[in-house]
Amino acid sequence: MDSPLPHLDRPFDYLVPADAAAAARPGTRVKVRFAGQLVDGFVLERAASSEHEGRLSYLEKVVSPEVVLTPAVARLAREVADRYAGTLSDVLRLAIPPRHARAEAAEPAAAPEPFAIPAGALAPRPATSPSASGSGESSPAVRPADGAAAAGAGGPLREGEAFGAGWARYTAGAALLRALADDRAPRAVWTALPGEDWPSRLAEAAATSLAAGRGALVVVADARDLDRLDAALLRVLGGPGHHVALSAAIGPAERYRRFLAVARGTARIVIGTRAAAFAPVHDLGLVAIWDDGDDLHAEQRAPYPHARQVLLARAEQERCAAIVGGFGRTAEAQQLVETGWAIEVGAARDELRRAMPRVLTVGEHERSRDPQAQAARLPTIAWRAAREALAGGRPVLIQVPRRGYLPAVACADCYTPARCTHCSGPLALPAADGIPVCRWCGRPAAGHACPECGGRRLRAAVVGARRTAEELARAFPDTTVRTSGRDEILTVVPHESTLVVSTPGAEPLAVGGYGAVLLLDAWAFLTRADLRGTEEALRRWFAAAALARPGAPVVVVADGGLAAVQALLRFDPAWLAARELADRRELGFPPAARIAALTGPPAAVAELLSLAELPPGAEVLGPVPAAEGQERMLVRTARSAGKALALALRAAAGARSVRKAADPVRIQVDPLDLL
DNA sequence: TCAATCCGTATC
DNA sequence: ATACGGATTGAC
Repeated sequence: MDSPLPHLDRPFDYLVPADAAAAARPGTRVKVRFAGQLVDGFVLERAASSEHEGRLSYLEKVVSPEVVLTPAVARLAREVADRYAGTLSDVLRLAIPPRHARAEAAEPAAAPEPFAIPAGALAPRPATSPSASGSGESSPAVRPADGAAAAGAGGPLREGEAFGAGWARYTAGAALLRALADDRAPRAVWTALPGEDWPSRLAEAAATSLAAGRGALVVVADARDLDRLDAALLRVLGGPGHHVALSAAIGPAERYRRFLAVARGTARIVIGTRAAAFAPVHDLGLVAIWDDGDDLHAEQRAPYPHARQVLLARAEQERCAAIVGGFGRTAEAQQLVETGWAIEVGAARDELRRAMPRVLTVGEHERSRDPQAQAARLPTIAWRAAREALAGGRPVLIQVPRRGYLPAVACADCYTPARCTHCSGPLALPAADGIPVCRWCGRPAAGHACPECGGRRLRAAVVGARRTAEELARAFPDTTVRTSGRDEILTVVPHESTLVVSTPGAEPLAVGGYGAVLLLDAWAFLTRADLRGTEEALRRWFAAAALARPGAPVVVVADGGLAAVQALLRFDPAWLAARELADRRELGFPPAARIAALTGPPAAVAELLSLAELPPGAEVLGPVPAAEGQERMLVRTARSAGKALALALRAAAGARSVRKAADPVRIQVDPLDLL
């Protein structure tokens, strides 16, 4: 039943009138009378009898005979609600788009021709066939290093390359496809090679699942990635009909139309942004997520589930394959590897050497003596790398942080993050020339002096893409300078002598790869206030560096001793992820521990906590001031107690709602913006 | 002793 | 939300 009230978050029994007996199938939308009101709901189950003591009402009406909530999705939504201390109805609002009657009435699309993989495309089945992971919850079905990896050709892939050849460049890559083809539910954390045409790889994985008679579901972070994946699927599948793309951007009618094609089983492959993780794909064989470190994968509406977690829960429940892929690697993905839940699919070392760009670091203070380089605020090495690439007729990518992107303030001289002397919280500059203020305790820090160098000046804002472009235009007078950012995102730039200034995530592809990539103002990423700063910096650098042609210089303007810079130099995201996960274990942060953030008026948060029967060992931290009149408390438990923590918090929220407590408390489990 | 009111609880 | 029952309170 569709009620957001936590204490009503359970099924209710109704009688089915004879004339609705056929239409009221499990998964259909219905209207029922509840406490006198007409409310919406879904049929979860049909039964011959009821446990309910009192008198049952009849359901009022079957809104539509379409089955929009499959048993698999109902079970998934229940688990997601339980994990995130939310209600089933909140999750179903994310999972099922609003009905659009006209879309239901329209003629359904014809089922496409069956899809088959080109003969001989897959590596032969290994002699010792690994057993299916049907029952073994933690035994990955793919064995690494089956020898096929070395067979792949080096360098970026060309269009029209043989199906599956791209995967052969990875350890266990060919075995992964083979296991998909054999319906053995493999689970992989995939670290893509620089320059990888990842949409084609994921399209091949999905197509392999389809050829094995199973559906597939791939989630990406934004519309641009979705477009690329859509194009790759069209190419690999040889036409439309097998797949649909689901995203909020397509409008309610079209969104529901495509959703119906999935719910009816016409489209067996779904690609989409985060809400698509709940799509009712028939007989799901594969779930995949690309770039799981992107913030956009975290849902913004209660109960704030993360697409990665939704898909992993699905992989367990529906016993299907899973791929967590990216150029970087999150601590969460690393945990999947370290616990043995998934295997690593990464580049063989010599494949990586062939594909990787040449990474150079240069310290921030190392200023150029060349007046033109100085005008562009570029160290000599960076300036020279750009000039040489341009002279060779190749585009150069310059990544700069987004304007206004700077949660933390740093020393203008040595870039040490400025911290509050009282509570060590990060300082902020409310006005351009104002007095810095602590973001945690609110104390002003009038006489701030850097603990490292004694400097008194603070650096607050990064130079935006536009001004960087202007400065570069002066330093390279005869070169075209183009920008790609929030307002105007370029998709692809031609193979010609051009400077491309881009903010993270907006980097255009370059035909043939960039001749050089410069990562400027790297300090701004690394001083980010939350615990994912390092991981995030590397994720963005990898995304940009991956667009360089093999062997091309990638210059990062940052101290070479930093862990993130080290990882970039070695092009080894797994190394950084392992370090990061170890740190989080030490500090008791997710994903090593589980943390719930409770935000609301102080009295409401205190009431919720007093009502909650927290699992043993739970640690309560805070309060920390949040928005106007609000504060935030954190509750930390061991990962194993995470479920108990979420259930306790939901029960407490239920106890509050039943008392009609006015002030709501926001409950977020493992939020991205901790600290 | 009865009615008005408050509070907690269930809502199929 | 809203309706209901049981307990509580206040006036005759």
